[in-house]
Amino acid sequence: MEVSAVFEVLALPARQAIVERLREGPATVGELAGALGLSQPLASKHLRVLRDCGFVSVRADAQRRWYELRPEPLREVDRWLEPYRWMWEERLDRLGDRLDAMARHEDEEE
Amino acid sequence: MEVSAVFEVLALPARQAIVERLREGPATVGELAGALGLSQPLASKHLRVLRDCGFVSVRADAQRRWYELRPEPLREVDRWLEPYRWMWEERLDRLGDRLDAMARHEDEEE
DNA sequence: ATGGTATATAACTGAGGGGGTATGCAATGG
DNA sequence: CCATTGCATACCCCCTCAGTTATATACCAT
Repeated sequence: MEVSAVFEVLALPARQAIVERLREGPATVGELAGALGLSQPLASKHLRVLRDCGFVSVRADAQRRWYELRPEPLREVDRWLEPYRWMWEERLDRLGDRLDAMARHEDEEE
Repeated sequence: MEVSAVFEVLALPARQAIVERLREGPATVGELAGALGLSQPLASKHLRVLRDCGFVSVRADAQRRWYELRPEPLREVDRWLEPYRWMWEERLDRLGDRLDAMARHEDEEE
């Protein structure tokens, strides 16, 4: 799974909200739609995208569909982030490398 | 800065590639366009978006514009990810909380 | 059977944005 | 000065995709 696809999924606030809501535990389509102010078809469509990207798994219970968050896509983001962490994490080694970077950061943004 | 805006920026492979390229150090528009196979106007447009989101800062040097990667937006992603890390990080505490989650994960995806 | 509930999907529409081409503009080097 | 380089922006087209409405399907209750 391409990490840019993961970013694309999270780029929409609605889908991001679904992911955040599912952190509390599994939920049905109706619950998600109600909690987030989405129409039922729209919630289903977003969940379809999330499902295709591995963000959620589904479990059938009568007519209900219980959606549950899965770790893998977010873990991919975490891995993708790894080579950038030196930029903000304080570490005693590599300190020298950061000094000139800090010097360049003296002029702030617009 | 909204984190979904950060995700939206990274959703495009071209912009993600620019970010990855800038990890090696500052670069000019022409260098980025050449290295990534983008037209110059397109590179400028993407860099404009990256700039508006705080991903990069610019430094003028004659006609050249040196773009440099800034940590803040990626750091925001890192922070956003924090409450999800328990899902894949192995920790001796909280182990009990994860057992039922593992049990639910026994049925695999499609 | 029948009506109601829960969800998925199809068809449609509108807007946003990526990408191209053309142009403007500043700074440089003869 | 004048041509060139480096970059930004304006304008345009087109395609994708979010969101709506309507419908199909499956399951439950009585």
